[in-house]
Amino acid sequence: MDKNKQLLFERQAEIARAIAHPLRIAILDFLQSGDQCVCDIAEFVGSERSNVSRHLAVMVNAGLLDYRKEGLKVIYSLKCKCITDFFSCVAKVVKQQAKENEKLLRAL
Amino acid sequence: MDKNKQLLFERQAEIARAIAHPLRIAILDFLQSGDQCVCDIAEFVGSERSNVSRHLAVMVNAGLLDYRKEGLKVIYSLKCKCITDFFSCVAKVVKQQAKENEKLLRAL
DNA sequence: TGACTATGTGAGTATATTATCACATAGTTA
DNA sequence: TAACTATGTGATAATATACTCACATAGTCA
Repeated sequence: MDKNKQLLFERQAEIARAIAHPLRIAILDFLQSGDQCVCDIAEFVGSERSNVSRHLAVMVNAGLLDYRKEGLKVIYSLKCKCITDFFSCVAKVVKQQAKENEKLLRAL
Repeated sequence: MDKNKQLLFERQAEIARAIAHPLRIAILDFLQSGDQCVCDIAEFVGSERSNVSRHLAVMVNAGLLDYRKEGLKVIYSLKCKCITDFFSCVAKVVKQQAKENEKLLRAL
């Protein structure tokens, strides 16, 4: 396999990994409605601030989020609106499976 | 946070996790060009068959792949073409970062 | 039937990820 | 300056993931 492609795959995996956590997905979902500080994010997702802070760092490192300081607060924002593409893809998979499960249930 | 939403986020994370590995991304990329047996996939990605077999199982469980038996071989296929949506999202993030790095390099 | 091929799986080890607690830092405000 | 607030980070333990090897299974074909 192509060396360059391999590098690209690793980078893509890094981004996917940064998305692949329920809490982080909740955060991404929340941020689609507007920029937010750690405090509000933590309250929204119902987890410790220190934990949320770490999850935010993961997404910043992966290039998914931006942040800016405003006084005491640190405001996080989506760096790329294309995150919705990802969710639409995942939504399709989820829907497809829901249909299959429905069929299964009916067959019982 | 809504209990139903939380369930959805967990399901979404499961799907993202199933994508989030360089080898699995290589496999998804390969399968976009057509269905393939484990043997050929393993050769393409350059990894042990047993390992590839496990990675395939992960993606089948997440609902990303389908498989069918043909004689001795097991043929895997993409279950949802929408996987391209995901890659287009990731591509945008990667491009954006590449641009930023370029700027940084120029600034040196 | 017996040798062969493609695939899957158990066990073990190595590594990565996550959550939590305590504490450090930096900006704010009285 | 001192108390306060929002955030980030080190250390730890619990858990999940990945890879390898050996072996099991199932279909094929002479």
